Amino acid sequence: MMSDSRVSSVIQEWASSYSGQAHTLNHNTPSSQLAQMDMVPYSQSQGLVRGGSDDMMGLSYLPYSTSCLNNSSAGSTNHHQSHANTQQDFSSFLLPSLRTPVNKRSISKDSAEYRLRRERNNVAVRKSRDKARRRIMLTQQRAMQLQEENQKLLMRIGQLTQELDSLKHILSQRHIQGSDDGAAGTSSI
Amino acid sequence: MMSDSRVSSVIQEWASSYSGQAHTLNHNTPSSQLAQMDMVPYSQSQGLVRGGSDDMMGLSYLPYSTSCLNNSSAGSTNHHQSHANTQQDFSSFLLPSLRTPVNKRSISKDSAEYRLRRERNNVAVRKSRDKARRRIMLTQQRAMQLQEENQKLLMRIGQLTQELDSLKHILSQRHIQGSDDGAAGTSSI
DNA sequence: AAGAATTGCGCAATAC
DNA sequence: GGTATTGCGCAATTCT
Repeated sequence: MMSDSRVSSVIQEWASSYSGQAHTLNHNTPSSQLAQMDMVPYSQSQGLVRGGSDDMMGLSYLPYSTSCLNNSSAGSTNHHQSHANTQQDFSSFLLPSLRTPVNKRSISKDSAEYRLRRERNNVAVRKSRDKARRRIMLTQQRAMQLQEENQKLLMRIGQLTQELDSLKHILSQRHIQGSDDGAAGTSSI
Repeated sequence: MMSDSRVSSVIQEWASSYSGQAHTLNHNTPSSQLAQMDMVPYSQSQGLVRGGSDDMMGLSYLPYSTSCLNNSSAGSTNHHQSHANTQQDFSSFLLPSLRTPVNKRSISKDSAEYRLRRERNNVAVRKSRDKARRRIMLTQQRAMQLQEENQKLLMRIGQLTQELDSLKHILSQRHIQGSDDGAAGTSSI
């Protein structure tokens, strides 16, 4: 039904998408069974380093105001400073450490250097997300092809088993013919 | 090495993550081989409806100002209206149709109804992304388990083939013993 | 130390 | 009307 060359080609492309830059395996990989060629890029490193407060179950999309200090404190919320948000800015007195917005040389919005960095990061973000999209699609295709291959292998196993049974049966017959010299070997008694 | 119950359980979970809401198959699915249980949720519907100008190759992360009317026209760029971006706002005279920002009852930022809608959408976004994360991880696990299963099946095929060869050899020996009555049956000429 | 990559989040457009 | 999906920009963090 399908040429094997295309299958192996896509699988190779999938593999290369994971070991491509050789910097995906030493990320975190805290999972025990995802250590060989998968990288778990999503919610694992985040869950341990960053937010990670209520992301362990299906509770991460709660209104987010119920979890803990959410808006504009530790997270990267309200970066539209002139948006007249209904929530105030607690970043000036919550968590005295890890503070950056007020100091840090007053990052000087609308400076050329800031815009340059922003634009560079935007390009990097697009690139990274494109890569992630490609990787996801390759993984999906790989899973489908592996399933097809599994089906074929199972059918092959069925064939071989049947053939083996036939030969075993024939051999047992011959064994009866060959060893029993005309006597009543198996049926009587 | 691994109990089969866990494998099938994760595979079932994976399958349910795709057919969960039964609204994933009629998205677009323009690919021919991804029609059975995959959904291709990423870059396909977007590529046809939205930007989709240079996303067909590895060119989608170019500075994005080189493609075509990009900033603040058709895409959803600069929504920080008071950010002093270096790019101007062409949305008032480009593409006269599909226009919304200037009219549409002047959406009235900082209104309670706007904030309500925004917060609801934020919840939906978090939920959707969480779902996507789960689906991606399940697909990865599924691929790995399918590969393990493939290895086992291949080994089983090797066993069966070897066994079959043995039996065939034995049978050929017996055939020579049984049918050839001392004559030169097969080897000469 | 500095740039690139990754990632959570919010916004807006759009799909459903 | 509402939720769901998704590209994009921002900021924080991590990686190189």
